[in-house]
Amino acid sequence: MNIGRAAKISGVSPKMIRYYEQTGLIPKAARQDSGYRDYDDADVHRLRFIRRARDLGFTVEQIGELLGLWSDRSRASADVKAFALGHIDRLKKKVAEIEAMVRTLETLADHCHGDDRPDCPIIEGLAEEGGATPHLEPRQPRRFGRSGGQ
Amino acid sequence: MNIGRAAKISGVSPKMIRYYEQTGLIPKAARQDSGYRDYDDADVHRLRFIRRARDLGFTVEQIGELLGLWSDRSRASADVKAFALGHIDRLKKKVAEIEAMVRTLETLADHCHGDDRPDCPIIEGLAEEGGATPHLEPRQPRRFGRSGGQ
DNA sequence: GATGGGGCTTGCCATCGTGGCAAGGTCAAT
DNA sequence: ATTGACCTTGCCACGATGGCAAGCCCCATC
Repeated sequence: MNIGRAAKISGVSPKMIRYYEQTGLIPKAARQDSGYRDYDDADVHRLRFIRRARDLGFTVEQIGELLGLWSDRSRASADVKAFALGHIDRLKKKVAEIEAMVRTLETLADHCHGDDRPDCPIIEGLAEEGGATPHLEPRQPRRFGRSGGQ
Repeated sequence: MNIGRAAKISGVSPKMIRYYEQTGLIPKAARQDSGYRDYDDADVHRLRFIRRARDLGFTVEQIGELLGLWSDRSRASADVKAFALGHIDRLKKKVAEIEAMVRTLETLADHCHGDDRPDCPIIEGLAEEGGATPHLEPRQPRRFGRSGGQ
């Protein structure tokens, strides 16, 4: 089967299929007489695996490890679970980071009257001389630990 | 003041300062006789503004707009607020996406016994023939709006 | 059989924000 | 004067993806 067909039914674009091949994530595809790449159901199956892993936020490198775990009939389910749990942790950390941004922005926005006058605590919050960002109270007196950017 | 000093007190690396100059986010720096870039307090102030905006997840392009809003003495605070609110929306959307991934992964992980045997619902969830990913029940029968992952 | 259109091939460029390295000039202290 | 830290420019890299171009292949329709 052609790459376009494999792409359509796996949900991975032809461009990405070639990229995955090039970077060694998947083995070099078989070739038809024409030189076209040739895929069978097993290839498509693997591509769909990759697609779903991408949708869950795994990097291509991590997917390489997942593919290893997938094909390793002797590995323990605990190994897979540990890998998944680690990824969940990373995702949650990212969520926490973004939520901290949201809280800061909401605090700033709450203090901005949003009318046609120019003075604006949002811009001032970004421009001010002080430390991290806001020394304004959050909308609810809920305290949050702005620990450290990077 | 040299770029290194400006970098240290603004929190923006020399590399990034040059990049911002190159892409037009900030004007071309003045030069000392030596050819070294020369920064004054106003430049550093602007850099710190940029740094804080980056920390809040704005893209460089958006920061360009923010700088415009900052220096535009006649714009309405409502304009700034609308901009901030739009950004908050984008951030929240991203949070929702990641949280959907986390939920899926947690569901999968909950069904994995995590012992030394090889069979593992996590890998199977990625590998299976079916649709999006899990047709397993989430840990608690808490319903969540799986709106759009793509 | 020829022609056209769509799919395939490779290769290169761009994104976005950041880091690294290299070859050379500058500055300040010893 | 030498040394070491800093600065300059320019290029390459990442990660994952998209786009474009030149050229070949395949199939259907005339």
